[in-house]
Amino acid sequence: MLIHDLAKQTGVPAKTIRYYESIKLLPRPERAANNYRQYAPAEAERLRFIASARSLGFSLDDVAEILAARDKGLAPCQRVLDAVDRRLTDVDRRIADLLTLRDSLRQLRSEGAILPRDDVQGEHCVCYLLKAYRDSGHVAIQRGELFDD
Amino acid sequence: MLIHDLAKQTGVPAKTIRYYESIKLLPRPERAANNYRQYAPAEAERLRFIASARSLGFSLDDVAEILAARDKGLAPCQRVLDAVDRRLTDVDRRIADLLTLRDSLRQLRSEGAILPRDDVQGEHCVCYLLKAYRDSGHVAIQRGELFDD
DNA sequence: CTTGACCTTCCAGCGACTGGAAGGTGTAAA
DNA sequence: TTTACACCTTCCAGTCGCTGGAAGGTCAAG
Repeated sequence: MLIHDLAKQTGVPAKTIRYYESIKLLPRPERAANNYRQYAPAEAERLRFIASARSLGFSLDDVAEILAARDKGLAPCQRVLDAVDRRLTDVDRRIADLLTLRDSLRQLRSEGAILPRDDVQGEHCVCYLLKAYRDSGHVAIQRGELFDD
Repeated sequence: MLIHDLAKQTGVPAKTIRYYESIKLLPRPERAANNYRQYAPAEAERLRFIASARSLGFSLDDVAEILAARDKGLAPCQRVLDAVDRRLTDVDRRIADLLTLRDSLRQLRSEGAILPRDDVQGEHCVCYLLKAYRDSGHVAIQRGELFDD
């Protein structure tokens, strides 16, 4: 099985498969005489595991840790469950943040919609609302807490 | 006003202020005899505008475009309103994605909680549930749509 | 013989910072 | 006076998870 076939089977781009190999998430596969990578069907399983963990939002570091444990013959189940719990806490917080953010944006839009469009320097401009938004007592958002994930 | 004072006033780290200057979001300030940056109070306003836009999730490119318009004397209000609308659409989708994700994670946890912790190779392991999660008919998540913002 | 679709490696770039090195400056206390 | 400390400066590298592209090799079909 060539890399493109594995890509088709798993939905993971060939480029990404090579990348996973480069960071040692995937073992180096056999090579054919022409230096092409040759995959056994078993490789697809590991890759699918990675892909599903990624689609649940786990970092490659999380995945690496879990796979490393499994490669050593240890059962990573408790680790996985812990990671799931951490991830859930994280997702809950992100949802709450985004809901707050949505409220702010909606308010900004409704207030801005009734204001003139060409008042560059005046106070009746959505730009100044944007400025006001910050000055008002909204919940401060920690750097990075909103924009990762 | 030195860079650290401006940082304290606005809540934006000094390092980030220098970075904004380097990408021309902020103009190069006056320098004192010792080459230290000297800021006028008016600079704080621009920086606060940037910070509030960032906290609403706008990209620095968005901010740059809006500020460039304002610097040219054009009223950026319509631009801002359009950006707010785009952002709202985006946030709505992210919220929906995260809610779906939360459901998946919760189901995974509840199914995993009743399974043995040390069954490395067996089928009754949360790892295999993770594998199964992907195989089951869950909604495919586009690359990048979940993890930016 | 050429086209086109694969494959290989390696390097650069994305966004928005952040950390750290290496060095200069300013003030206050021991 | 020295020394400590807290600032300031510039520049380079790293973060995360890919992704694009260059430059070149391989293989089958027309």
